[in-house]
Amino acid sequence: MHDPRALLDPGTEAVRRLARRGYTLDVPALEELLSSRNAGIKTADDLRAESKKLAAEVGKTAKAGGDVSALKERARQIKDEIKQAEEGVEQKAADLREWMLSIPNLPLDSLPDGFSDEDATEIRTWGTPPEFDFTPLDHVDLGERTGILDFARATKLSGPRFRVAKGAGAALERGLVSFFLDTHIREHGYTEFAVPHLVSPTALVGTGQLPKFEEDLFRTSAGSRDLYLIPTAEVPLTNLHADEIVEPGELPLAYTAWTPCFRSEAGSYGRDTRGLIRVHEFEKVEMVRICAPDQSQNELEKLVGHAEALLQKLGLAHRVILLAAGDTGFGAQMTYDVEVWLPGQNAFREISSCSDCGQFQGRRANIRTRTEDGKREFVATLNGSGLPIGRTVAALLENGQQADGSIVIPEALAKYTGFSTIHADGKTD
RNA sequence: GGAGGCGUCGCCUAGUCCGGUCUAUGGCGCCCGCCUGCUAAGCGGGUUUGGGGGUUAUUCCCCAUCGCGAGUUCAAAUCUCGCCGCCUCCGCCA
Repeated sequence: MHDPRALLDPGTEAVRRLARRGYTLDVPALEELLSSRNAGIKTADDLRAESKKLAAEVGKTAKAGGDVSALKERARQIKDEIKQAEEGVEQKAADLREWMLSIPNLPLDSLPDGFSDEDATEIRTWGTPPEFDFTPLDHVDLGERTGILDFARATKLSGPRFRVAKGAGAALERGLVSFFLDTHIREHGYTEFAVPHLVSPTALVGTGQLPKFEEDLFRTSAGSRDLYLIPTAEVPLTNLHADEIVEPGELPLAYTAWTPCFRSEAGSYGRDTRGLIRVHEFEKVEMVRICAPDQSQNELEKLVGHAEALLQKLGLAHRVILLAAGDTGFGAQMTYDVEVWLPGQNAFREISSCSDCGQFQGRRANIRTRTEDGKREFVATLNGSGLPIGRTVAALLENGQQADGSIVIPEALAKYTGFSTIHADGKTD
């Protein structure tokens, strides 16, 4: 969310910057709304001041035995006027808030122009895609042939876009979770959390999924409660400090959590319908960093480095791209995507998205810290996948496949799975 | 789900029965100053948060805020109703 005054400050260049992501800011309308709201506040405040004076006068006069009926009559009139003024202010304040909540974050000027992933800038690549002297299969064929993935039965249970993993497939998922968490905790300095997977609408407003993107979420209701399944652990992790002031000495905070993620995938009919790439429910280890606003760019570099480190330990070729201004997510001011090489698709595919949200979420969730001179300011927040389990399984299967139908598991992970080869029949050793 | 208790400006706390003198008491902590070889103690002052207005050098004025919301009243921390959270006990449950 933005501070309306900051948006109207010419120095912010909000109109130009929002235009880069296709958002047109109506400055005159915003000026009008803000100033009429403020005028309403002044009117109501002044009336209340008068009302308080009258009440005190009534008390005094009554004590002295005077006649208070005229004073009371005037006080009742003011009360009506206050009510009227307040109703106007409330309406305008609600309109203003709704508007502010719907405006995306300002992209940084360092981002490339454009609106699609084709406009992204490639930052660096790591590793070499494996060469095969046979036609590599994709992870769906590999998983079904070895019997470690079962999409047909997942559909029987829950419909399309779910997965069942069996035997080595399930063990692979569990091993990856431990491997990712251990690396972040022991080598990257993160604190592990276990968090609720159902959260309140308020939490989702805090991180920006609501009110605009409700159709992407799974909503639950039980009794009078209204809870949503989390689309990412970013939501509970970031909101841990909602309505708090985090002392500067505690920053930066580095949090990680392993959770399921639930996404309705509305509007993606026909895209990645096969396999693990786009499903309604997947496991993910998420990283969240919270820092002073002037540190967010440094922190973003660390964050993306932590995601890359996992792929490097697994020996998976990947590249880092800087998303174009118009392709960057609603809450982010800058996003690096890490893309892993998928031989089955003969392409790099997104496996991690690392975003610097600046103070955008901090303001929405009311997470603050203090400046050197003790003033309160909103923190900056960052989040990145580190990493999603399903997409990593897909990458491991496709990159590790051998001519004999077996799959070789990287050494770093074998310590966690207890096997280093999945044979064509699904057995391991 | 049922019964009871509690919720006050960082922490603790007075005030709530009986509405106006609450501009919310006191202590602790913290900040500034005085005193002082130094430190402590002592003394004096300050210390909720959010918003609006005027000035823009500072500063000043106003409004809201006693868990949240509604109501009664000229006037609510105080009375009424609803809700939320926490604690204790009971029921149910993995």
